[in-house]
Amino acid sequence: MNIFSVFEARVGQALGRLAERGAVPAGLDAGRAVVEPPRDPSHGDLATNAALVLAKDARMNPRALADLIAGELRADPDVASAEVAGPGFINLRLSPSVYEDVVRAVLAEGKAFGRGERDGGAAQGAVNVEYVSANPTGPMHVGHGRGAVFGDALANLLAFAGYRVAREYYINDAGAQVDVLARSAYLRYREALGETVEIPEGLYPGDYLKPVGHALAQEFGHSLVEKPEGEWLPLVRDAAIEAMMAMIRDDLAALDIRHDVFFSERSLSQGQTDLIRATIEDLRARGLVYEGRLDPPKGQPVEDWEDREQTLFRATQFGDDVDRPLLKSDGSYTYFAADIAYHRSKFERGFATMIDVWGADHGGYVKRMKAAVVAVTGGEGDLDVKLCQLVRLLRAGEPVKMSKRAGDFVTLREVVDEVGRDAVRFMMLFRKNDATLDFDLEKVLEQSKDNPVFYVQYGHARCASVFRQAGEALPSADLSAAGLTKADLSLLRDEAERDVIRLIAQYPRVVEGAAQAHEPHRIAFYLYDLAAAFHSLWNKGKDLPHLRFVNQTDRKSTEARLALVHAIRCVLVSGLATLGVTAPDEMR
RNA sequence: GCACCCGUAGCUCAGCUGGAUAGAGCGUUGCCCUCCGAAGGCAAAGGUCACAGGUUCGAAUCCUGUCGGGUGCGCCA
Repeated sequence: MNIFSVFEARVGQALGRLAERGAVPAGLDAGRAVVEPPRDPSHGDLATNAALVLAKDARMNPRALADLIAGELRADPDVASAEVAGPGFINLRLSPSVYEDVVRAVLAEGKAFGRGERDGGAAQGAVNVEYVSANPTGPMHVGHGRGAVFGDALANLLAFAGYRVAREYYINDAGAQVDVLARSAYLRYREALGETVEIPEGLYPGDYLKPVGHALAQEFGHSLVEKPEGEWLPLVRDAAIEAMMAMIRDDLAALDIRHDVFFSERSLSQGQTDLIRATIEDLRARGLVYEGRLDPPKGQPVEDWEDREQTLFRATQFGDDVDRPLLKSDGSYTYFAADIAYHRSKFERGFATMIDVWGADHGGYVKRMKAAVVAVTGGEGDLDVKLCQLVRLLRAGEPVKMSKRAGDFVTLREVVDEVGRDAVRFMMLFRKNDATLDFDLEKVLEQSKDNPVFYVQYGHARCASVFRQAGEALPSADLSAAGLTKADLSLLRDEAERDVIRLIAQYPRVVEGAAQAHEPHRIAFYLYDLAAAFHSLWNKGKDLPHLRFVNQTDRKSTEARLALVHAIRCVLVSGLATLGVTAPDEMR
């Protein structure tokens, strides 16, 4: 139940009736009007800008139109009052039964309250969310973690909002970097055989390759030592990539992140059909690929710039700044060429809507990728790229010092092990993706109001605590959702109680908006607000005994309040589940 | 030089895709509680939404320019 959608529909009906009577022109597009909570709660429960938005089309004064619509709405039994304010807003006050209906709807729907329903789904097409896609050359670091949590929560959110979602990881297992990985692993292999090795500049020095070296020694003995690089490299590379991906999967599992598809870059140009070549030829046939020259970049001079003719994609035709090369000077494909084929594959697998989650350092890549998606899907596909900004690790306000030694950085795993999954996930989402994030290892463990993770989880624990006490105080009562449905909810009359119900009623709309905007952080902020309202209500009961949730002398209002607490709990559980954060019953 | 992101209270940040008197936490100040229903509660002060133009009934939000911060800039991924 979404009261905003409900009343948007009623505004539309009101306009329809007015049009029938000839009071307003027929055919006004009521879909443009929005029903939302008023900025100032004293204005009422709901506000609509219908008259402001439609005045021009109706060729009417906004206030006059608002008066007409308000008149219609007053006839609605759910509307206690409808008043025109300001330039032409209509403020609605709802009759108390609507609040009761909201609470009852949550009791009936439980965790499903707020779930989106999209017209059967089939025609909708599915959404592909590609996230993490960290190179398989080492463990994940904290920056990767932000993209990973963001993508995972976004996928959860879209699924909850009613989209069909696929979670995908693009493995960059082609190109020079995995050869570098292979050479690094090969040295560790020789080290495992007893040699003393020095990892030269340019290779990966991290200790995490030592186990790979040992495994290779186990498997191959000394047999690779005598062979030329051309023979051992593919073997070592495949083993190393597999080991790195196992490690990355493990890091992700520690955050409860799982993907549906791991898509290998190498697979694009392997096997019978070379999808990259096919994509390039397809584009060439449509005049979007040509042989030409590029100007050197204007900024820092490129030392070894070689002016040569190369194979270029006409990205400028789709809004990019320059055309982009598809082949390197050695004739192999560029990363971009592979990425075009990859996104084409997504489209052909049925995903018209694609979301890529990248690190902010890839910002310069967005335009060309969007251009490519338009080109390769004939304008049918839509790509949204979400860039996650940097994470600054702090400890008690001081930046965590990163060692200068190459290969030694703070891994995601270290952070998760230190502060736990919930803190990492919540804090990564308690900020817009395009704002840099300060992550304080001490603050996220604080058990106080200043720590949003604690504050929200504590909200849930407090709900559970109320029910524990109620169970003791009223052993014979039926405190299940079904039992509480029978409570007399008209007893929830206090403004503080209404405030909470109003917030609960907003949840479905928040989910809808957050999903549409691809902004999971809105859920985190919403939960913070809801927890704050609940804590505030709890505190009121401290001073005013008649507002206490459990009151042995007043069983009826106790039941009504427990119904409310149950509803709060359902929404907290639902929102936290979307973020991938647990909802504990107690904070110990 | 160019592109993209950011600029909102002393600090850290929200602001629901253009709505009404711009919000929250921290910090500051002043009261209250020192209780047990679980880690305090209430209130106040604090703003030229970087700046200058423009679009319209209406702009923190959209457009242009300027300033300041960040990221990146053939054949790396």
